[in-house]
Amino acid sequence: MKRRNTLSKDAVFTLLSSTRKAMSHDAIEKQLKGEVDRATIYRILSRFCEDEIVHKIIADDGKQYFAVCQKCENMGDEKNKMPPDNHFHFRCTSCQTIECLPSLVEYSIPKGYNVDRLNCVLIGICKECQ
Amino acid sequence: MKRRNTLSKDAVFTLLSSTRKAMSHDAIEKQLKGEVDRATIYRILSRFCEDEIVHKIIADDGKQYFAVCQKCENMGDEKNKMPPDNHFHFRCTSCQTIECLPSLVEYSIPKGYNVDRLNCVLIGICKECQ
DNA sequence: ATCTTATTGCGACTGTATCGCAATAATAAA
DNA sequence: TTTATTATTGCGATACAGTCGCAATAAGAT
Repeated sequence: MKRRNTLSKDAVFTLLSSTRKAMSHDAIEKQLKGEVDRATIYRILSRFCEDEIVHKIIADDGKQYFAVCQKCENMGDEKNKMPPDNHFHFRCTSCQTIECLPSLVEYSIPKGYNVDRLNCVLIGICKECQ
Repeated sequence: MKRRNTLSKDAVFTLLSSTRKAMSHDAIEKQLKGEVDRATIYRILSRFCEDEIVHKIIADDGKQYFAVCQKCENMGDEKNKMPPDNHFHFRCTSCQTIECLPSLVEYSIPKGYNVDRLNCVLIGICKECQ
């Protein structure tokens, strides 16, 4: 399954790259002015996730948000049992944005449990909206 | 808006109390054998959340899960700026359950941000499913 | 230039959750 | 105990996020 380069794909990636924030599907669609089909955007985003170019956050509104995370060189680490995308995300209830925070999620877990991945969101008001 | 005691309300609460796990709406409905209407269950759960009797977790599948958390005496603490429900949750991808973990979420956050609440889920395989 | 097949656009569809409204029933008042 | 008030329920309709099937399109290989 080799990937092909398309205008739509470029448009989505450029848009996501232009911000530190994670964007929801409908935000992306709006920004793209309806030039790309709904379903297509979903599929492009899925492929990006498969290829680990972007990562997906599920916010406390139950919606998916997508981000090109700059700091994700520290992605997954099998050896140290570090799941990928292991940092906090912050959702601002005022400006409706989600961003990746620098701080890593640290946790202790009862014996016998195995953590594959995590989805941690802090919710509140961001710096700009205070 | 005074609350009234009803059979449906009792049934939902008893069910939720009978387990340490968080239950999804459809799991609750199934357990209740369709004796309580879908919409009613949602409304009962909303009221429980309002009254802070149960808390709601949004899992990484985007669905709402509800739990009567035993350890939630350490709920919110305005003074110490501790948001409510500040512990990790664990979702087992094998047995499809969510449970509250004892470990509290600790985080550091850039200056200027204010955290009101949080939604932190670890995903993996639980003790029983290894 | 032609072929292969990944990608797109459209519509239909699924599933979670919410809402309006009339009927019901839990509590308060008489 | 009876009546009045209104929280709660059940039903259907609705909203919305996300997915899927399929034929048409177009990127990249031959």
